[in-house]
Formats: sequence, structure tokens, C-alpha cells
Amino acid sequence: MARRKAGTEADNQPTMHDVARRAGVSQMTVSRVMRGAGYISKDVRKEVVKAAREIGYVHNRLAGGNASYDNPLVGVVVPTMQNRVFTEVLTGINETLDESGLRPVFGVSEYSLDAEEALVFDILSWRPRGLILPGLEHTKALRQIIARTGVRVAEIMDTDGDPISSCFGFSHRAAGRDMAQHLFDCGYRRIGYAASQGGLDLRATKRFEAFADRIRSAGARLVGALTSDGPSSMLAGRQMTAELLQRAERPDAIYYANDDLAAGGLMHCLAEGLSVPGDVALAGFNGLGFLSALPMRITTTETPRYEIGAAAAKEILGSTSPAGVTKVFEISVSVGETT
Amino acid sequence: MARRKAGTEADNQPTMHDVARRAGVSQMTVSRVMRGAGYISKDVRKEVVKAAREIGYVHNRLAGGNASYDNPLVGVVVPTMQNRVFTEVLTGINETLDESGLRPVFGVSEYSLDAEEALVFDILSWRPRGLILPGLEHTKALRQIIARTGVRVAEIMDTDGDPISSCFGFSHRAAGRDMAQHLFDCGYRRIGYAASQGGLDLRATKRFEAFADRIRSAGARLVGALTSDGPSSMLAGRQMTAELLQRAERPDAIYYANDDLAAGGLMHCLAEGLSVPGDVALAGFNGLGFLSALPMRITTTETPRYEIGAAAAKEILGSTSPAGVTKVFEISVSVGETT
DNA sequence: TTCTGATGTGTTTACGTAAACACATTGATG
DNA sequence: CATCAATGTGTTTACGTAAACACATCAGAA
Repeated sequence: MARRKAGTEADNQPTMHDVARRAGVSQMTVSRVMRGAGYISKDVRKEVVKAAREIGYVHNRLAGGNASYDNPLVGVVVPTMQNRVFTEVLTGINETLDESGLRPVFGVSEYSLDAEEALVFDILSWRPRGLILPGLEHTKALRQIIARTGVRVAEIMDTDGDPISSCFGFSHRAAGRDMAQHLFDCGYRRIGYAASQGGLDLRATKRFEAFADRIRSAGARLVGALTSDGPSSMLAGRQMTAELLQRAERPDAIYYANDDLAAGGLMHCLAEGLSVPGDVALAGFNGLGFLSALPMRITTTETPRYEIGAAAAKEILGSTSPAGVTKVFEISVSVGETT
Repeated sequence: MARRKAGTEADNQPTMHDVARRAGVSQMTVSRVMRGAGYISKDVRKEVVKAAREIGYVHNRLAGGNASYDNPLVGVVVPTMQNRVFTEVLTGINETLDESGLRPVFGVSEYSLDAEEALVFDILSWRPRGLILPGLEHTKALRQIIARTGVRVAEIMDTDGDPISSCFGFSHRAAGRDMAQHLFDCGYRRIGYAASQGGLDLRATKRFEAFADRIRSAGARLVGALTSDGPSSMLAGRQMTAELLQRAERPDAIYYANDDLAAGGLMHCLAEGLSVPGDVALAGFNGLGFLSALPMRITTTETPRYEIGAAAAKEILGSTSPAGVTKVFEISVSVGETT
């Protein structure tokens, strides 16, 4: 039987040797069975599996894992868990990794690049097979350590910038510009804007900058831009909408940093008896599924969250493409209609 | 310099020995600095940190990790990522673990106990410090392996059942019963019910059973119970509500398995011009924050998602309490009012 | 028939860290 | 002033797995 630090009571976990002894084979054979690698005869495999089950052996990846560097962990950093967008990305990542027996180790950066750096240093200590990071902006130290360790990295959600190696996303500048154009084309001229996260969301900022540029160059006016602190929520959207609509120069359309805020805006309108888009048009971002359940539709930009997560995960587990893959996903403005 | 499997090109990651050589100390001293354990003088610490930074060394937990069994990984299984409830639980878990330098490795079971079993076997191969599992129902094999390995386990969300060791949650039967009583006390007598996940959500089922019992024993009638497949969503809630309200015996109150479904019901009512709770009362479950942004309030049961996650995480990292902790959190029916 | 490559199993050793133990040095305590 | 505990650092060794290599056996090809 395997022993462990003297005195650690009944903490003697079985090892491959124990399984091997019981099955009458060598430890190496057990290792091959556990990993499903190499040639193993049906009979031996059955014996080994049976022996392992009988003594309650669980494969220990920490052990040899440091001698062989093929570690089925993938580090994943997301900016927040409060936004459905990232849970959908995570779902795409998780399902794709699952198929290949990889497992995500994750951290939440709360939109802080310094926190992201600390997270990545920590996660790298697990020698992950790859890293999935949000956005293209990172600290210098983070870029350095990634270059030094040579870990495979997939950046996601954004393509406006300089990727470390591969990235999967779309252009937020284009998204902002297109929405501005769309609102202008629909005849709106006094535009409001509402965001959250206190401006830490760099991709939302990119959208807004491109949006504002186009609004102005087209000849419309940005009549108010609010940013709330903290995570985005319907409530924050509702409150900012109320504030925007009380202004002297009242907007005829409002662009929100995301659908949650926009839906909150819609709730304000419902509560106040305002018609959408008659009294004020609302535009969100992401195209989350719950929009289709609302009593009125709002305009939004459809983004492929699940697909981005899945593509990034595939990149990590792929043996192909050493570096330099940039996949730009299609996004499309979907025009809301009142039901 | 450290070498690695011959021929693996520039894949020679530095080791503690390299750092030690550069800093003029022993490998063990580097180990102590990296872990922040043992006694280290300020000067030596500074030298070591500097040397590590210079050569780009990242601590490798896989290596010695198998000799010492104090592994800062915690396995976390959630039934779904589609429901805000679990992302809030995850947030509580993550933030609490973060403070102690632990990291979650997670898996999604999709409400399947067999999938949960497979996930746990996989996660156990990382020799996690502990395991956080949803609910009290698990496969026999899972219970066995947990007993065999002696891994610390915290079950969460539910207290109606027989915990493996410690559990953190509340009684779903009580929640269902209380809501039934509340609706009865308010005078509702024809009650509808709507759920999702095709009945796989065992905790929702417990709520419903206790709810239905009380409804009947109190003398009201359950006039319809619908269950949609797939994850819960506002859209599913809206559709089921439409269906329930078309029935011959039209419900005067509807209980939903969660707030998303209930909010969908509210959207149906808004779209149809029905007054809530005048024409039909709606009751959800969880008390999610977005309810406060809706133009009308619905009744719900407040559950402490974040707190449950945080408590479970604390239990895992606590050296106290070898086993047998059951913490039942308060839940409360919060009555909706029309704004 | 002999050779060859696929199949199946064992032996030896490396992996990089951390525990265990040993041993200075220092400052405070009695 | 001797003793002791706290502080600081080094040496040796264990951890459990998987790579590398070795060596059978066997079927089909040459």
C-alpha cells in the first residue's frame, strides 16, 4: 500500500503501483491504461480498470505531469461574471474543451489589467496548455511573460489592435460606427449614450468612440453620455435612461453599451408609457436571447459569443497554426421592431 | 540552464535551480520565497524575486505539488451557466477563494448526475483541496470515490437531504410550501406552475412538490403545470404563461421555477395589457436583481446566492470543522408590489 | 523462409518542487 | 551569563507519474 507523510492518519491514497500490483502488471501499463495511450490488450485493460475501481484509485495528474508537459488545463480569464456575454463565451469554451478532455481554470479580472496580470501569473504556475484572454490590451509584464514562457494564447472578443498571436472576435469600432450610421439613417439626430463599469470596459469605449465620431461626422449631435459605476444591469440602464430623458435637449435615440442597459431603458419607457421607438429609439449591443421576450423589440448588434469561445478553445487544443491566426467574426445590426 | 526533452527546441523553461544560481542561494530558499513560507530575510527575498523576474521564471505547482499535498485548486461543479443564480454563486466562490490564493477548476453538469460524476472523477485527478457540488443528490459511485479519497466536500444550494459532510443552502421544500401559503393567504385559488430544464432540476422539483402539496391541502387547485425543455429563459416563461392563461380553467396566480421564467410571464402580461397582480399574480424564485428594474414587481423568494458560494468556499479553505457542517441560510418571500 | 512493422509489456530514470531535518545566528529571558 | 525560542538558510530525499528505451510476439510481405 502507498504510504504518505508519517502520521497523516488514513491518508494513504492508492497509487498506480497499488493498482499494478493488484492487476498483476507493471506501473507503466497502468499509466498507459489511464491515459488511453500506447498499445494495451483488451484483457489487460479490463483487469487494470477493475483493479483501479476496486481500490478506488484516481489518476493523479500532478505527479508525472511535471515530467511530461502535456497538461490538460487551460487558463481562462474573463472580465466579469455579471454579464451574460461572458458566461456564453465560457459555455463555448467549456463545451469545446470538454470534448477533448481539457479543463478550464478560470479567473475574473473585473476589467482590471493589473488583476489580469496577477491572474495569469498564478494560472501559469499550472503550466496550462494555453491561455484565453479577453481583449487585446494587456500589461507590459503580461506580454513579456507570455513571450518568455511561449504559452499558447488566444485573445477573444476584439480585433481592433495588435494580437499577441491569435485572436477571435470582431471590430468594436466597426460595431459602433455601424450603429451610429444606422441611427442616423433612421433619422435620429439627438443621440444619448449610456455605459457602465465606470469606463473600464475598453471594448465598450472603442465602440463609443467610433460611434461618437460617426454621429458627429454625419451631422447629428451627441446630447448626453452617462457612465455608471459597477457592473451593467437593467436597473442602471433604467436609471440612466430616466436621467437622459429629463435633459433639456432630450435625445430621440439612446445607444447603450450593452443589452442589459438597453432593456433597462425599455423598462423605463414601459413604466412611463413612452413608445419605443416612437418617443425614443433604443439600441443595445450583443443581441442576447432575452430581448426576444420583451414586449417591444430594441435595436442591437448581434455578436457570436458562443462561437468566439468555441473558436478560441479550438485554437488552444489545435496542434496546427503555431501563431498568428486572427479570425474576425461577422456581426450585424439587427433592427428592432415593435411587436 | 534547465534543459528539457532533447530536441524540444527553445522549450527550456527556467527552474528554481536557475533562479537560485542567479540569486546565489539554494533552490530551497527560492521555493520558500515563491510560496511565501518559512523564514526569509528581506534582502534574500528581494534578490530572489529580482533573479526570477530577470530570467522570467514562473512558479511550477505541478512539480513538487505531488510530493506535498496542499494544492491550491478547488473543484467546482455547477449545473448550468445559463442561469444567473449560478454565476452569482460562482462569484461568491471565486472571490472568497481568491483571497486565499486558491483557484477554481470548474465543470458544468447540465443537471446530469452522470455528467457530474464524470466531472468529479476528472477534477479529482488534480488532487484538489476540496470540491463544491450542487445539491445533495449524487450517484453512488460519486459518493464512494469521495469517501475513498477523503476529499473535502461542500454541497450547496440545498439542505433537504443527507449531506456527504458539509452543506450550505436552504430548504427548497420550505420555499415551495411558503410560497403556496403566501399565494393562498392572498386569496388565490387557481394556481398554475411553469418550470424548465425538463424536470432535471431536482431542487425546482422539490419546491414544486411541497408547493403543490400545500396548495391542495390548503384547499386551492393546481390548474396547470408546464415544464419546458432546455435552460430557463424569459422567452420560455413568456410562452408558457401564454399557454397557461389560455386554458379553460384560467389560473389567477402562476408560480415559476425561477425569476427568468416569471419575468417572461410579466412580459407576456405587459404585451397583452394584463394587470399584475390584478388579472394574474406572478411568483418567481431567487430574487434576482433585475426584477427591481421591471415596470411591475413580482413576488419572489429571496435566496442568498453569493453568500452560499462564499460560505462553501470558506469551508473548503478552512482548517476547522473536519466534517458535518450544515448551514441553513434564511430565505424569505418578498411580496411584489406594482410600482 | 526471412524480414518487417504493428502490437503489447516491462525497466530505468527524469521531472522540479517541497518536506524533513540539520545547523547557524540572534535577541530576549530568567 | 546561560538558555531558549525565533529567525534564516542549506542538504538530502521523496513524491507518483510518464518518457525513453528495450524486448518480446505475431501476422503478413517479400
